[in-house]
Amino acid sequence: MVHPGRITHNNVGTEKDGPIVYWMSRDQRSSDNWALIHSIELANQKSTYVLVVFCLDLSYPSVISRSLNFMIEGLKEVEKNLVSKKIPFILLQGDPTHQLPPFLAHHNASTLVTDFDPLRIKRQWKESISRQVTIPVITVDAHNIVPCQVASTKQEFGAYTIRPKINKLLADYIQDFPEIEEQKAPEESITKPINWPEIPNINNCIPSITWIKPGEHAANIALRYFIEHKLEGYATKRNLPELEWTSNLSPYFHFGQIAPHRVALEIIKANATAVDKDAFLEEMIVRRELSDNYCFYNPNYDTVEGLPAWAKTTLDLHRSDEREHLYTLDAFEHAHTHDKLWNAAQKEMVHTGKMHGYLRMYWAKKILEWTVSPEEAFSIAIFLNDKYSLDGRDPNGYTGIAWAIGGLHDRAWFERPVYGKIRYMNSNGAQRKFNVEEYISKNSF
DNA sequence: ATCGGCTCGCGCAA
DNA sequence: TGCGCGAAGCCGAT
Repeated sequence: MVHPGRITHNNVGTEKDGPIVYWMSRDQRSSDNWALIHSIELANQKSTYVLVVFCLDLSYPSVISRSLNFMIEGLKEVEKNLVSKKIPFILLQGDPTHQLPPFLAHHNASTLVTDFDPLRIKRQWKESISRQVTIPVITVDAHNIVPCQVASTKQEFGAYTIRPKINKLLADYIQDFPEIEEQKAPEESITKPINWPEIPNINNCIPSITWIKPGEHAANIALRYFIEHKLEGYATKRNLPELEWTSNLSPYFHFGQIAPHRVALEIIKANATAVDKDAFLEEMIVRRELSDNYCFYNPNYDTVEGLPAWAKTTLDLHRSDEREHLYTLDAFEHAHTHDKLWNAAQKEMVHTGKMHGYLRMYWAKKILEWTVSPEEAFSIAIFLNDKYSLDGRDPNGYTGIAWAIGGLHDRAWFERPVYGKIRYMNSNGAQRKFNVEEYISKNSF
């Protein structure tokens, strides 16, 4: 049974006689999905069936072909897997707030179930739809192991304040997933295969990506590969960007093609030292869930406005400091700065759709250093990350940028020009920590 | 190579 | 009210 703590009732509604509709949004997978599992539970209770719907909005902010292809290829697999379980899967196209209410009415839907997402647009969609319908609307947190609103009821100050709260509840929530059994949807509800839209290649200057395959199956292969080859030694080697000793699971997490919950279960079972497992689980659970906490409880998660007071004050005091270098968005985007390491990080992102964690910090902090204002730095960093990273438009990205540029979840440090008391980083630090030359040559596209 | 200082504020102990 | 310590560092002294 799905833990009741995962479930939030968005409105008081009256059930109708039709199917339970699961509006799949953030968690785009057929297995290990608490929102789908709960939908099936509800359907069984009411002797009806589950209908899964995905709403594809091609006008979604900063949609690009790179991310869209990754998502749609994953959804094609979801379609195949759901249909094999006799669960109908339907694709709607357009703004969900316009598409879903008539769809629910047409099917005489009993209840609308959806997955949890802390981002603004998703919450606006859900609120608008809840206002338009009279049936119950239910949110299931299928993305976090300890549900966001259970882990904490407020914005947390740092990893150290949320960590004990999550750890205390982890044992309650980290249960095994049930297998999904074949369902008994009426024959006519299993419609003909979806005619997936061709994605217009509007950004054909963006290199396509071949090193990572989309979808649930590929995600599980990537997980197996990580456990077998890179978990041992992860605690130290993850910090050496030239080794590429990372899990590469982030795009799958972003599109919900694998559940962090599943990954945690497999890592715990894996044969590796506690130090390595703990290092990975700390990142995947505590820091990832801290990102959801920030975006959920701070409506200004993607601007300077959301930053802690001390950080805004110190950035303000240094507004008119002289900048040694100033670059436009165009110069950043084309990796035309004086700094080879920065350019390499930018090229890594443009050409591969990812950037190593250490360099994400360095990259964002230098944008702060080389732009006229923290506001501009924030918007450039978010724009580039959302455009090029396969895991862009994710709470992790917004929170990471707020950490680097705005001291979020961090402490004040020695005061210096432009940064004020925001933690400073420079390439000397990188030189001390890893093989900078090798990283640069690996990313000299 | 290693250590302490830099600096702010939360959360807990007292 | 005091105190320990924190999402990833830097720098200079030893």
